Amino acid sequence: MADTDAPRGYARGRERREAILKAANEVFAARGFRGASLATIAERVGLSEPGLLHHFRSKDELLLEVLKLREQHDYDRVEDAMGDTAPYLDALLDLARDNEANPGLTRLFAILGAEAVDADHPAHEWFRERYRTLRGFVTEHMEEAQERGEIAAGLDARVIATQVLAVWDGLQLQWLLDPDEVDLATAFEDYLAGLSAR
Amino acid sequence: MADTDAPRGYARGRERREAILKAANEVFAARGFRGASLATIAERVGLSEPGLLHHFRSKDELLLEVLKLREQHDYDRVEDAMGDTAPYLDALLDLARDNEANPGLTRLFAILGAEAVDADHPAHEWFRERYRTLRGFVTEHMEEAQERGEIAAGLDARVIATQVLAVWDGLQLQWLLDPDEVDLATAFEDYLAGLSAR
DNA sequence: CCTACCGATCGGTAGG
DNA sequence: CCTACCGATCGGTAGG
Repeated sequence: MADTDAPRGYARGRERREAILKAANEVFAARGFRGASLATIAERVGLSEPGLLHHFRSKDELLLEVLKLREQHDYDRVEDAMGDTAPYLDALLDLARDNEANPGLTRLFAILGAEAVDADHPAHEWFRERYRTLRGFVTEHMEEAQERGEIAAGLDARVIATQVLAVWDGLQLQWLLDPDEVDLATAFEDYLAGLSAR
Repeated sequence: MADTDAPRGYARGRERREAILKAANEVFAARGFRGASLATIAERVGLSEPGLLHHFRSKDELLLEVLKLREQHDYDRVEDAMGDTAPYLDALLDLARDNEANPGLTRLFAILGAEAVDADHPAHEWFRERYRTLRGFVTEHMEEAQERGEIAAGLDARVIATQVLAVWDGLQLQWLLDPDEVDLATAFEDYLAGLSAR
């Protein structure tokens, strides 16, 4: 008879992977990739470094897995918040409120994205591709929002998309540095209001 | 008689300090504070690590001196570009064009600012204070711009100031990651045009 | 401003 | 031939 507390088959390994990804997420979000050590992450999940490296072959691979996981998470939430009929700008605002309630998620992309500006950074290509995809994604939604009259039709959708992502990142930086002085959701709402008022 | 190639008095030390600050600027801009090593900086100016630490007592001190120097540089340029009569929005656009021609300067603040989101980072307080000062500074100029009719009077100057800084940082991030896809000055100009068109 | 080092920690790998 | 690790240690480098 198997011990009921011990997961059978590969379940144990899957749980370990999830625990490592969670810990790595937190440490990368706090200290960046270069400031984070595998030892710190391993310690948090009660493993040795070699134990951790059994599940992820290198620090680079661990980073990319964390990014992939969080990105999917964000996409899912935007899809949820949008539905078929809800205005896109409202969905974005919902996401901003969500981020305000969950700083850890915000910090991960804010810190790693800036670090990845360096062409030698292991996530450099990943972030470049991410922004290309995001600009395309938001551009499409802006075109639809224009067709529905949510925002003025005279504006270039791609210009707006680039701008929306910039305001998004820039506000998060100011908010992360000084949460008492900057209200993320309200500031983002002010920007979106400007888009529809034009 | 002194060797004509060797600066007399304290001149040599001043030159060394300047060379170190320049090298530190470049290395911090490329790799962040935590990713940069004193050894790399020392090597660039032909010094040993202890030699470097004769001029700056610690890595932390070196970082703060670099930041102070670059910040003053930026302020001076804004003042120059503004004069008494030139519109403030035009001065900002000039600065954006300047940054586009000089990525190193832009990278320094983009990478270090995000890294400094961590409360344990040696420049955390410095960056928080920097953004408080900048928000106040830009707010004042926006109020003046409203009085002159450059931008619509109905907008809250502080909200606009926060937004301008956000777009500024966010666009620089996208541009640094992918300079072929994002035109910094043009994208910023588009945003400013939206402000005056309202 | 040097050589010569320190306590510690880095990412990653060995055999078992 | 698989998984999930272990204690010990590799060669180098960190800030000081």
